[in-house]
Amino acid sequence: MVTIKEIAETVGVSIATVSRVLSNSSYPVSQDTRARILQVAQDLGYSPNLAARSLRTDQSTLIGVILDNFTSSWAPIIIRGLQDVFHRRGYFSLVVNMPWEIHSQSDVVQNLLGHSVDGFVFVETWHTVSERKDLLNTKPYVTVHRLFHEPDPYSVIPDDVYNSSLTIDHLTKLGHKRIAYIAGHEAYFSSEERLTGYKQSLEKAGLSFDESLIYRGNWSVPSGYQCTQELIQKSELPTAIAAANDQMAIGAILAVQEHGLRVPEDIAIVGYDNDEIAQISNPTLTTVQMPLFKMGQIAAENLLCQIDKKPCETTEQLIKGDLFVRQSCGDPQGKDIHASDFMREGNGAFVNRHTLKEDT
Amino acid sequence: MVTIKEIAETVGVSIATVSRVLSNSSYPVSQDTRARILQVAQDLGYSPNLAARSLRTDQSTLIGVILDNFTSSWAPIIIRGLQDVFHRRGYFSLVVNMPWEIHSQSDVVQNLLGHSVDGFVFVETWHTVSERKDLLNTKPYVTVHRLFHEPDPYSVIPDDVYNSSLTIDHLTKLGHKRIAYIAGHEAYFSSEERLTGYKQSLEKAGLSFDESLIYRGNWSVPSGYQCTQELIQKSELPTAIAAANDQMAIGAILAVQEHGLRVPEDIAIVGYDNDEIAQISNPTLTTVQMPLFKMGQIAAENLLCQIDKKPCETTEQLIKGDLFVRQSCGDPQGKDIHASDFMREGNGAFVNRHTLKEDT
DNA sequence: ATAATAATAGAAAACGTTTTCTGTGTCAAT
DNA sequence: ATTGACACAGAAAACGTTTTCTATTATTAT
Repeated sequence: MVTIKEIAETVGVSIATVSRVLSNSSYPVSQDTRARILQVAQDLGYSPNLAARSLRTDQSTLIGVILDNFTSSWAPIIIRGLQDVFHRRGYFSLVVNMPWEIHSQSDVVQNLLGHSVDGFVFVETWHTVSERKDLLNTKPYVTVHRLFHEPDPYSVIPDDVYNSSLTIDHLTKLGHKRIAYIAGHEAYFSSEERLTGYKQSLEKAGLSFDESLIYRGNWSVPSGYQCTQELIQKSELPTAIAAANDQMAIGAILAVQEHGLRVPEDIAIVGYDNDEIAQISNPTLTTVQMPLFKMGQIAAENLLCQIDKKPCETTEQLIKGDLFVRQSCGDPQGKDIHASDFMREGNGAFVNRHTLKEDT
Repeated sequence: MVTIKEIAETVGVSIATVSRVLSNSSYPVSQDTRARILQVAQDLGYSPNLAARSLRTDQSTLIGVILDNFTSSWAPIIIRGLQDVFHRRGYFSLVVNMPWEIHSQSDVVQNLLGHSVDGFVFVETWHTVSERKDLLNTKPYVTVHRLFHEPDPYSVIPDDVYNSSLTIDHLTKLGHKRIAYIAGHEAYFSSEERLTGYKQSLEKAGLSFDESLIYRGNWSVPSGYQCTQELIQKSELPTAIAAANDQMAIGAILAVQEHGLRVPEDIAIVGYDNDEIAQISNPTLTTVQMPLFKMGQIAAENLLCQIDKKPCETTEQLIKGDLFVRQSCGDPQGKDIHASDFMREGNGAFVNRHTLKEDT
């Protein structure tokens, strides 16, 4: 590896001047020598030893990213959003999976601090604010899609209330008056928010809230299936079922179809997340998508803002999502559609994880 | 941050001795002082400044991980496997998404080298061997699940031939004699390997290979759907369809069902990958799973082996997968099963990305 | 003309480690 | 008794930067 010393020798100048040019400090260096140094650095293929720089400046251009579950369908997209900003600004991220079970263990974070990371991002984690503060030891941080109930000033979260009501509004506009709701696990912050969105939409539509139409799943397909089984056993059927995520909505579809009922003709169904399965299920699923990539970007901007000690957003940022209308609620125009219509549109309309568009 | 100097002062000893103890060098230090230093380090909450260590030793305990697509369904699992080993050995990884389009740009790698990473992992990338060597500048590397045709000595890849024939063998054992095959995109190494597995299985079962039963998709659901449409239009129907991945298998199911045919009664279908959808589709999909987590682990072991300059595997390592028998080929015992049976088994049997078991 | 300031650049210190070099004192072997 | 080996420990150099301090020259303001 070529060092500034070598450059200094070839140019015939002190290492101080080379450093001043290459680390583009504000210190005045003559146009002539600046140009010569830049040229030689280029020729020799110089790239700075970041360990040395870090040692001297106590800045590493490294960010610690801590995840609850790397293999969730959201986390990778959020990370892409984060890295989109980080890489553009010359930062790399140390991504560490740190699931619920080991949240108490702080040695990982200790180790990250040893690498003198400049800040932290918590993605979908369960940490409490004080736990984070303890761990981080005054290093700036930001959270994305926090799962816990406790609010956090530096947090970027989906506007679950709004997003949820997007789906319910869609149903009420189609004339549904009796809408069952399969909520997520109550330990999750998002569950309660989405339920609130449901309630608000009902109120907006002048419908009364009926506790007996609320079921509790645990996000999984089987739990959606089981809730729907219970629901069907009861006396009066709803005309629509909204689920707090796509997985449970899929479970609901399977249960409904098993009883010889049709989706959407007999019962309409909406989900939440726009997971890949929403495009593959039969019928395809109307759902709402959180702008995960954008959330990552915003979080990264905020963190870098803190690191640069510039004035920046210090309140939770709620990000709105978009409704994806597919087949599971019927066509708003009353047109009859089939699962295969979707396929016929060709690849363009079909987005999977392999062809993910991120800048939406 | 507390330094070895502070420890040295409190203990009343030179920084050299402290260093020798804390970096557990083989240099002799008396039991007494060793214990005292360890104690004080513990009390003060010492954690080494890794930038300084890196500067001195030219080892960073950092690994560069370069991915083609972070948001694929495999990559995160592979990364978990890698990190499982890395973290245990005190290494962190700088994970960088570097898709096909920017493969020529080497500034990212330059930057990683600036961080003096100790080695590289390429996950699902398209780089040629010489491209990698150029980029890396003698740093050790290993590839996991390479997508390109060119072989690479330090590579951990699924045994696609074997895995593919697992699915075809399953079909032939069930008595199928006319099996159509939807291959993947030919640019991918895996496509040809899986096709080879198909051919080998036919031969094993004494069936002749029929070129007209081979279709080419591009891994997507719609492409599987379209291939199957073509296939159905032709004169004689096959009794089974095997697809080179689950997505295309799902497309096949949709197309078959659209024509009023039943899966598996009229046409059996198998996939490849054991994606999450394989459990959710109706019928659920018989498929084969690559041990991605394990592949990551093996790759990490190999890389650390190279870094430690110990003798290690220098040929491609082929990893075998496992068959997951579900509903889409019918039950081998002739029992009749329904989509909902699967749900009734409860959550235990159902594994999604949220409840992923990694040590399989 | 002179003092004050600005532009420019080198010397050297500093960041926190590891490791070489140099020294002690102890012990066993001659 | 002297040598050699060994266990132990401190001093100091080194890693590649950035930055403070100091010095020289050129420019400007009086």
